[in-house]
Amino acid sequence: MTGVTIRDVAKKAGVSPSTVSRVIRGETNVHPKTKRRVLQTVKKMGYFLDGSARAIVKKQTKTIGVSISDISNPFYPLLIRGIENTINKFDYSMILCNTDEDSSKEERHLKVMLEKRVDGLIIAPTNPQVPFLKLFEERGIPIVCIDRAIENVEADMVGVDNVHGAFAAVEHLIKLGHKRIAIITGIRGITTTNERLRGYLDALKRYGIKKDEALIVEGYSRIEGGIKATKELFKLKSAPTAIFSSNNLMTIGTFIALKELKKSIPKDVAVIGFDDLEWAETLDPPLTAVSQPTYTIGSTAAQLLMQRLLKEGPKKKQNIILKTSLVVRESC
Amino acid sequence: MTGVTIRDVAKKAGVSPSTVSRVIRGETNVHPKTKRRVLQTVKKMGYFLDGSARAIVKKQTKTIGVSISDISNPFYPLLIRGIENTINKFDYSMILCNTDEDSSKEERHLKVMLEKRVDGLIIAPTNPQVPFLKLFEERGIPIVCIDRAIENVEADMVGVDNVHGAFAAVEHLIKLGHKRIAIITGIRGITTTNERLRGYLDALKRYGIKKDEALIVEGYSRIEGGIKATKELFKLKSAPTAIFSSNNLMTIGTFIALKELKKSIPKDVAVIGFDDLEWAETLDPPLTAVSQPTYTIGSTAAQLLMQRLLKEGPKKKQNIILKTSLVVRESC
DNA sequence: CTGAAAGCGCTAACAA
DNA sequence: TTGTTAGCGCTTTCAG
Repeated sequence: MTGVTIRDVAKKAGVSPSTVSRVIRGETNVHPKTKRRVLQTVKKMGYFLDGSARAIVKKQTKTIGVSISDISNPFYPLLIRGIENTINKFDYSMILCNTDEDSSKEERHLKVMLEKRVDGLIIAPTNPQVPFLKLFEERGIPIVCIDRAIENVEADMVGVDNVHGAFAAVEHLIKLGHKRIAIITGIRGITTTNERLRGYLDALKRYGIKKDEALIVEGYSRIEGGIKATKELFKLKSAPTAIFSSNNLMTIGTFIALKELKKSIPKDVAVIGFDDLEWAETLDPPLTAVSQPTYTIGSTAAQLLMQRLLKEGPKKKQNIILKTSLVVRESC
Repeated sequence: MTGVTIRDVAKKAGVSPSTVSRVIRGETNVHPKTKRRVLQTVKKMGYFLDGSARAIVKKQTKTIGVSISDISNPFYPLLIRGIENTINKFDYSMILCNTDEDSSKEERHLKVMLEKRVDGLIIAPTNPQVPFLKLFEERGIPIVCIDRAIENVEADMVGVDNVHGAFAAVEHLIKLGHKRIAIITGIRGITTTNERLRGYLDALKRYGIKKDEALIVEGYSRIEGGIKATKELFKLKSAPTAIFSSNNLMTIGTFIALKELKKSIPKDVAVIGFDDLEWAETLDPPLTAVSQPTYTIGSTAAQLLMQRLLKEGPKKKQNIILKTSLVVRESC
């Protein structure tokens, strides 16, 4: 607790606090000589700006909040890097929170962020209705949604075309000759879950395949869920010949379960995943998947947010939908 | 920008600012009736505490800094969760920064954290000498190192026994009959790299195997590096029969390279990795690896830090070394 | 149990 | 180019 203040520096350097402040903020109208002296004193005394004090008068913290479901879902790390690399250019940092898809946890985190006076928020909302976000809007704190959309609140949004991506995945399976295609869905109620399910359904309909409720199982967006769901599918009298796993973690679960069940991929059953994995080609067999530009989602969201903070953005809220791509490897 | 202050609430509720402050902080010596009235007004006016203002007088931000090399390294996500889950219990949040093993980037981040007045720091230092950390020490901001140690600064440390873990890995290989064992090392200069290399060397010596410099290659702790290093090894006149990959990302690289090279694991070459992967059993073949308790590293570090912040910790700096475990699957 | 007053460390007019 | 002054929104004595 050295606690050197701007006043201490001022006294030592024989100038006024405001002059020290000017030097620190890099204002130009300070005599070079004075400036040098102040800078020396700053260094000598080990002075460090107090961000809280500055924040209180500038009404700006140079901090944004980032709320996601779970950093240990492999979907997020690169997205976070996309955010970080972008905001760093603007001298911003981020407070990171995980919600675990629990909306009460989410609300607690958002409350803290509000109190810490984040300048902006990037959020993957737990559900389309997050009443608390109203408070951000009221205070003019810009919000950018990632991955999922939100209702009733003005917010930019960056995501991918889930319906189309899922459609492409299932279409791929169908063209390979599959008719009994199962889907393992994520947590109910989340936008992405719904959209991917829709894409699945659309593809079936488009190719005249009747939907079978028994082939639609919930995997809760987790490895365990993927394992359980896959095992369930193979308890059916008429098991599927192909599985569309609609997220990352569940795909890993599916692979694990299939190995346990001694089912060979793709001979016994084809598997296609939503979300590519960095190590997808080292899987057994290499995974065919719908790939999302995760880094770009993050960087785009951050850019949008920074534009808002600099009041440079377009007036209208943006809705940016990035493209997915089908990466064909050997699991189908 | 609603900007409702404690004074606004006070006026509306017909009390003094200090009373409002008392209610907000949950002080008990406030008349229940007054308390209720204030609480109502707070809610009605949409008042929200200003954390910066509080921080400035309490000299406490309830925020810690977390500096790691790269969140997209699969080693970190669970570790971060360990930290978060722990600090959340104490109403703390974290500012997360990635250094990419670049010490100048690290210093910039640390400077910002100092300015944002983090109460504590958890860091995986880029190298054993981070002069900037001296400034944290001077200000009495507790530091906990994870994964790697630091010199010249008082700091707690939580890590694993890298020497022993590496020794066990190589020993496993030797007992399987291997004599030409290669190691792919991480970035030079980092503690973990050195320690794992030492474990490798120790094991060779212990079992009377002469070390061959050609079998020690650098993989720079990245997937690309692992690929390159593996390919180099197979350009040798006398290629290794086993590879010890000393980190996560490089192991993935090794798998990729071996597949390209059409080498079969473990028939043509055995592979053992340092760092387990959540999806290790879905690899082709399932990976044998030295597993680290990543979540526990994070939670332990956070607990230690919280103890320091609550001034409850032991006086002496702690050095907690957790155990690794060998998970035998099918790649050896 | 409550209020008045001072002050945390900074910036932003306004004067000089 | 520099200094003086008045806050920013909160907490904390100290009285009452």
